[in-house]
Amino acid sequence: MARPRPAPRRGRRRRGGGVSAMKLRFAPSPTGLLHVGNARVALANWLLARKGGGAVLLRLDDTDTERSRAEYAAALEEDLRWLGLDWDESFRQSDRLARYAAAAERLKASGRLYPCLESEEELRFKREQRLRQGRPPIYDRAALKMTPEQLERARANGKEPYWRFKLSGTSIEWEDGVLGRRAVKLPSLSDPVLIRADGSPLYTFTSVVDDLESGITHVVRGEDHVTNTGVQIDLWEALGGDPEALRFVHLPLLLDSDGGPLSKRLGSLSLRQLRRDGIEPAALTGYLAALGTSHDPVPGMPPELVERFDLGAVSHSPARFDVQQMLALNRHLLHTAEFESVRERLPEGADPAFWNAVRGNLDLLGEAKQWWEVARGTVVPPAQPGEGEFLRAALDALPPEPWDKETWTGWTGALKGATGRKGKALFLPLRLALTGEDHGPDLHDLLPLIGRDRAAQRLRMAATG
RNA sequence: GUCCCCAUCGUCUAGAGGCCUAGGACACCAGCCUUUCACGUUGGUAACACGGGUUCGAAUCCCGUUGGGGACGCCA
Repeated sequence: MARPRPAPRRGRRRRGGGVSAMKLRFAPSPTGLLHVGNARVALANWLLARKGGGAVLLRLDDTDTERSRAEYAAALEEDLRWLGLDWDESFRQSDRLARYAAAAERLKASGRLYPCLESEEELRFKREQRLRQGRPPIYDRAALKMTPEQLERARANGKEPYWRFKLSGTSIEWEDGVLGRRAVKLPSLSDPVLIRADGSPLYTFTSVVDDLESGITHVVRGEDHVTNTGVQIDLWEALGGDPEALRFVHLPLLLDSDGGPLSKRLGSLSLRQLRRDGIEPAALTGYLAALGTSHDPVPGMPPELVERFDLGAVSHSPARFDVQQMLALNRHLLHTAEFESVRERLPEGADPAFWNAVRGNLDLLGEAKQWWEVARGTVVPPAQPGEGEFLRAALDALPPEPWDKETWTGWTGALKGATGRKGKALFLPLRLALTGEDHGPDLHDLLPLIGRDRAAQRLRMAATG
């Protein structure tokens, strides 16, 4: 049943004679916040486009009038920018209704778009009936047998039809950029509804019209769209599109960390939430670009990831989005981050000395604030029963300023000689009194930042607490 | 229910019949460094889902089972 298709050509020629440039699109629907799943698709589109020297189109698929919201559209763009993605062109589908209507007329003229009157309840009943019989729940094309008289009568009664696309009945094959040779048998699918009774177009239709009219060369999306691809290629050809002009790339879906569908975790994995949690965008993009591939993840903003990105390295099986792994990347990123790259997000007054002292102890950049309090603010040390005498001795042994990296060594060395303490017994009470924490940055670096006044005050407080 | 896809360490994966006593990265554990924790560094533990074939030889090929994911919308 496979229909003959010429072998793919290397590049398409356009008027002017040059090889046509790549053009990719990211087409989210503004019905919710962007999450790691569609962020990955957006990133893959962007990376591929930039790698091929092509253009990126941001298309808002807002034909679902029930659920689409302007606030989400704005949030989407903001989140994409946070990720470091940009685009060369953008439009929303609700602005192109006339184009879809024109395309629909062409389809009607060629007999590929036919009116239907069955109600949603009727369709649901038929679907369930077929399911009970163990047959695929596809539409029976009953409306194709409707006479013009029946349609007229319905219209006279105020009932408008909705419109289905008549699938060609072949098997559609394509060479997928990730999955390889794939095929969809059209006879096992329902003729898709393209136009609602109120005249509004549906996704399957608008997407193909737009891909065609905006000159898209590569469609990169999640594997949940493979069946759609069969339908869309059929539609593409019915609208006069050259099937060789469009390449499809389907990325295996992301699973949650337990291996279940990502959908139930979408709230906590929205870009909004991750940003609020203090994740560095470069950790997320670096993770997303490597997840499900044979490449080791390296933190980086999109431009830094372009060269390395390679569809050939993408696996065919679904991958788990592991927050712990993303966090590990975030940590490594922070540990080697230069002061200048984080400067404006650090507490007012923070300098390179402070940053270099604490960065190795951060999981999230926001934690720097806590160490800034330790260095320059107020710390209430916890009570250390039985350590009063030792802490008083420490206070008395505190050397005069100026302090530097060696101050800690000199001070604790003197204390060691005076008290006979060493190791943990020597250091832990001091760390606790000075920072309020039992772990943290090297005190060689931290102590000079705290300074004698604060150190003395904390030791005094800890000794009496 | 029907159809499609997938299956190697905890996680992401290398592996395209002998180069595999299965390699790497992250995580984890340990040693070292540091007179403390962390940082850093070095090393280690850890996997071919199961059952049948094919073959001199299978993680690799075939079939089945199991498990997971997806599709089957007047959603996208």
